[in-house]
Order: sequence, then structure tokens, then C-alpha cells
Amino acid sequence: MKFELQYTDPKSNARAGLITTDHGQIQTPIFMPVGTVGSVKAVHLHELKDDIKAQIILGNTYHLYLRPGLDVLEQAGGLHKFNGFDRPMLTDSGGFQVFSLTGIRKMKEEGVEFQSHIDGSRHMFTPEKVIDIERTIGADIIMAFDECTPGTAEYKYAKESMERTHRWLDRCWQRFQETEPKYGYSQALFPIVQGCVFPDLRRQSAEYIASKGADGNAIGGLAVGEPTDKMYEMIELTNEILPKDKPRYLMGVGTPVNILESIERGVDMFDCVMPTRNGRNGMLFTKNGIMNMKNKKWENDFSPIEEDGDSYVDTAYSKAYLRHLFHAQELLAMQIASIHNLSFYLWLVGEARKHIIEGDYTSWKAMMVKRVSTRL
RNA sequence: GGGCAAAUUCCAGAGUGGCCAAAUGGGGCAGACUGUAAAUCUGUUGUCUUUCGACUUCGGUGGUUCGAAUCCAUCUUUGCCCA
Repeated sequence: MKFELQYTDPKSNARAGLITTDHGQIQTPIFMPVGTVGSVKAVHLHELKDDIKAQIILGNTYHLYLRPGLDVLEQAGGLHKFNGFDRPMLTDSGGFQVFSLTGIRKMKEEGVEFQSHIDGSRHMFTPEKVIDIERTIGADIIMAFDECTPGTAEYKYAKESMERTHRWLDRCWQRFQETEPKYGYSQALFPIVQGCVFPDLRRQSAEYIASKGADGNAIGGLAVGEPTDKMYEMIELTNEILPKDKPRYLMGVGTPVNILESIERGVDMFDCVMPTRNGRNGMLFTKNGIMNMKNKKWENDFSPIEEDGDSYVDTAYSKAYLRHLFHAQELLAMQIASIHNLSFYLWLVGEARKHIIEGDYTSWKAMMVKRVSTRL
């Protein structure tokens, strides 16, 4: 994997770049749709590629390991062959599941013992095992196994957690060096900065992560319960330390505003379930603000979903029709919402890139932040 | 024509003397959702009031009772059975 830093905003830390993988290139800043179990929920391949114009999508180690399982993935020849998405992919390590599956997992120095949310069976994830699984899934970018520390953690816990994540990183790194890709194309391992909301821990973690000299670096443990201004503060001080010539990936973030603000602070890559999950639950993000499509106010509004939207669904369907589909619990509602929201997110980061290149990112961002956060 | 059963808040449907403005489900209205245990979850759903609370409501009418959605009479309507 290669990263070329193409433009840097003179007025902020925003950057535009180009990532090259064996499955193609990614223009940054980029938003990566989440496809946890190997599918971006409610979205077909041709919609994902041609309409949404996804340049890279995510998969999840924990979920794919449980189902369909490593045998199937290996027989398929990796996830790209299995799901048909022939562009770059990234796998999350299961570190987020360490955070989200509280109650059915046990943390140990060796790793994490999980109970499957599907059948309750017990599984042990160690850093080594996670790398092995990620080799088998075969994403272009694979994430180190970390603990996503809750944003509300106390200092003592946050420190211990961060230090454990660092030790796990060493083990991931070593396993990664000792093993080869399985399917004939290369893989890059991204380490993850933790440290919760504590500046000294964040700096310490960023320095440790930077010292690995990885092809790209991630910022984790944000948007997990801490105040938004804390999140921005952590991004800022982390990005002062992370190398400029490598892509920076802010994991799991976020709202359109979060993304615009983080781009300004030097983040290049994003992923979030928000456009798909919230979309399935009736929330649409548009250039002009946020709509809850289930609301009565759209009942008789036969205007297009979004007049100047970037996706064909925006003018193909009306607000009233989409509201009807949600009320009728039609699958099409979730499909339309997902396609719309992902198209919007990809449009947003694409516009951000244009404005970084044109040199007016900060003023454009200030205007956009107001527009996209309006409640319609 | 005769017999039996039933009528409850938007719908279905509990409730058979006070703890009932009335369970539960649906529907409606609104909210939440940030590396997806999420096509999920939460709140609310008679009127008025900021709260306390007040008022109206369980097919109609009239009773019994300190007190009725609940008991009695009668009427209306609906369903089932017999002819």
C-alpha cells in the first residue's frame, strides 16, 4: 500500500491524498461504508460501486470469523472473491466488539474471550489469532487488535487499557511480519491510537503508534461516550504526532459535521454505521439538513427526496413515497435510505477533497456545517 | 318467530363492585442510533393543567350502591343456533 499526500490546506490541517492498493486507488479524504458481515446492508454491488461510488468498504473480523467462518472464506479465495467487491477493503479487528459486547466477553492479557452473539459458543481472540483471521479474510488494509476504551473510562483504566493495546500491537506486528498474504496481493496493517480523553495518554499512544512506521495509522476510541469537543481535541493532538506522509483513519466516526471537522484536523479516512443504520431507521442526511422520513410532515410532500442530490434515488422517489415505504415497513425504504445516505457521505468527502485542492476548505466547511446540521 | 351470546378508549382485546383513564398487542405521534448482537431500541397515545390534581369516558336510558366498565331493568345493534 502506498500513500501520496497530494495537497495540504494552507489554512488548516486538511489534506488530500491518494492511497494505492492492489485492488485500486482511494482518493482521500474518504468515507468507507461499513459492511460488517461482508455486505453493506440493503445495498447491491452495482449500487455500491456505480451509484454510491464506494472506493473502499469495511468488513469485520469478529463477525466474519463467526459466520460464514474461515473455511468458507479461504475456499472462496478471500472476501473480495466471496462478496464480489473487487475494490479495496479494510477489516476491523474485533476491537470494537471488545467494547460493544460487554457482558459476553472477558479481557485477559493474552487476549479476549468472547461468547458468540449467535449461539453463545466461546472463542478466544488473541492478537496473533486476529492477524491470522485477517490474513484469511484478505482485506487490503487490516487493523491491529485493540481495546476500544469507553469515552467515560477513568484515567487508571484508560492507561492500563492503552498499555495493553500497545502490547497487543507488538504481538500483532510480529505476527504480521511472520506471515504472508494468502491470495497474492499485499496487505497493510494499521495500528490504532487509544488513550481515551486524556491528552498525555493520547500523545503517548500516538508516539508509540507512530514509532511502528506503519503504512497508515488509526485513531480509535473516539465517539464512544465522550463530549464532541473532547473528541476534536484528541484528534488535534494525535494528528500533531502521527506522521504526515501516512494516511490517518478515524475509526467509527461519524456525523457529517464530525467528518467535516475531522478533515479540517487532518484525518483522511472515515467509517461509520450511521448512514446505513440510521438510514434503515428512517433518518436521511442531506446537503440541506437531516430528515426523519417517518415524520408526518412528509405525508403529502411529493417533492423529490433531494432536489439536487447526488444519487438517482433522490429524484426517482418523493418524500411522501419514501415515508409511505417506511410506514409500510417495505424493504425498499431501507434500500433507498441507505443508497441515499451513502451517496451523500461519499459526495460530502468528495466535495471536501475538491475544496481542499481549490484552497477554500475552511470557508466551505463553515458553510456546510451549518447546512448539514439543520433539522428539516 | 324462538333461544343464546356479545357491545370497552383509533383497531383488536383484557378487565366482572373501590387499587380503572382502564392490562396487552397493533396502529398513530415523537425521540435515539457514531470501528453494526440494530429492518433495532425508547417515550408517548381521553380532555384541561407546569405540578398536585380536576373533569369526561367503557352501546342508549333508568335503577341499586357510600362507590359501577363491572350488579339490575329496559331499549338498540351485532353474531350464532333453532324454526
